[in-house]
Amino acid sequence: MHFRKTTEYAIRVMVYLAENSGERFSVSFLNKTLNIPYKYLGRLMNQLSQQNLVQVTQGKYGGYLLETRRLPEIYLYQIVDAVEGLQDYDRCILGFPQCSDENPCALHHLWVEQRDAIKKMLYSTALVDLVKRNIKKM
Amino acid sequence: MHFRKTTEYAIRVMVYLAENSGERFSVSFLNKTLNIPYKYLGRLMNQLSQQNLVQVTQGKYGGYLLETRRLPEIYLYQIVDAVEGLQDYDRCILGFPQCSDENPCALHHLWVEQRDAIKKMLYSTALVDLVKRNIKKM
DNA sequence: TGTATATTCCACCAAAAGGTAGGATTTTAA
DNA sequence: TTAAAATCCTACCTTTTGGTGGAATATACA
Repeated sequence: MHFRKTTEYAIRVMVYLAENSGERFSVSFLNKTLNIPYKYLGRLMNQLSQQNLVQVTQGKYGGYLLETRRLPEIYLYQIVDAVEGLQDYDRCILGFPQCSDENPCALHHLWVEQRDAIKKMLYSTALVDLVKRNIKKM
Repeated sequence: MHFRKTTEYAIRVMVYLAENSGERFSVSFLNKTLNIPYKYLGRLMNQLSQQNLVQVTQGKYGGYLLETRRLPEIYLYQIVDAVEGLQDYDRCILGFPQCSDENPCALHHLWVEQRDAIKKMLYSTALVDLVKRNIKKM
């Protein structure tokens, strides 16, 4: 049971940008700070900006930026969706296509409970919630 | 967020054997019944028998068998452990090695809650629980 | 207008996971 | 003792995911 490495990277970057919202960062800075392979990260950031999750500017002194006003709009599920998709959250744990509440597999009820809890977390947590919590702590 | 396909196969087979405990099945029968690639399944069954999760007999009329008396002893976590390991259930969602209750990442509390719920399910559900539930339904 | 520092694009490479092939070995029973 | 039916073993192939290399393009500003 795990997220893809790429998803992990994406969340890592987004949380960092959220914690430092309004500031612009180059890929090479993020690569050093967050320990994500340079070239791979470049591609990932491009993906995120195309999904409109971050704002990019090209050229010298360019880089990626997350505007503070967007923090309440961006939910975790959007980040997951942008990189690995959300299919898994509606799938039978045993892979039976006909599995459903009416026609459940042996694990259905147990599994749906877990799956839906995660789903709920992803759909109800925005970046602003993560950052707030952090500030409270300081 | 997903289990590996192989883990899915493993649980599928084990649940089937649990529902038909005491009966012996050849790989080619299981392959047809459960829709898992023949050769791949053969290797997987071998793995499961070496982990002592099923009992095997070789030669003609041989095959794999799950003894009924073992149903209360075999927990889901053992199946997961046999194929993909249990590392993921102690890992930081952002991949920070220093992340812990004392030194939490921005997502730590939210994530640990989910992770531990799944863990608890895997560690508290034995095959007998799944089969019982099924019988009740009939 | 040229140079430095960015992103972007395209093609390729590497590792891991999933899957296949073929033959050796084991066992049963006629 | 031999044929059939099963697992076991080893090596290889394919697909997906993660990662690199290099050149093209964009931008700021001296």
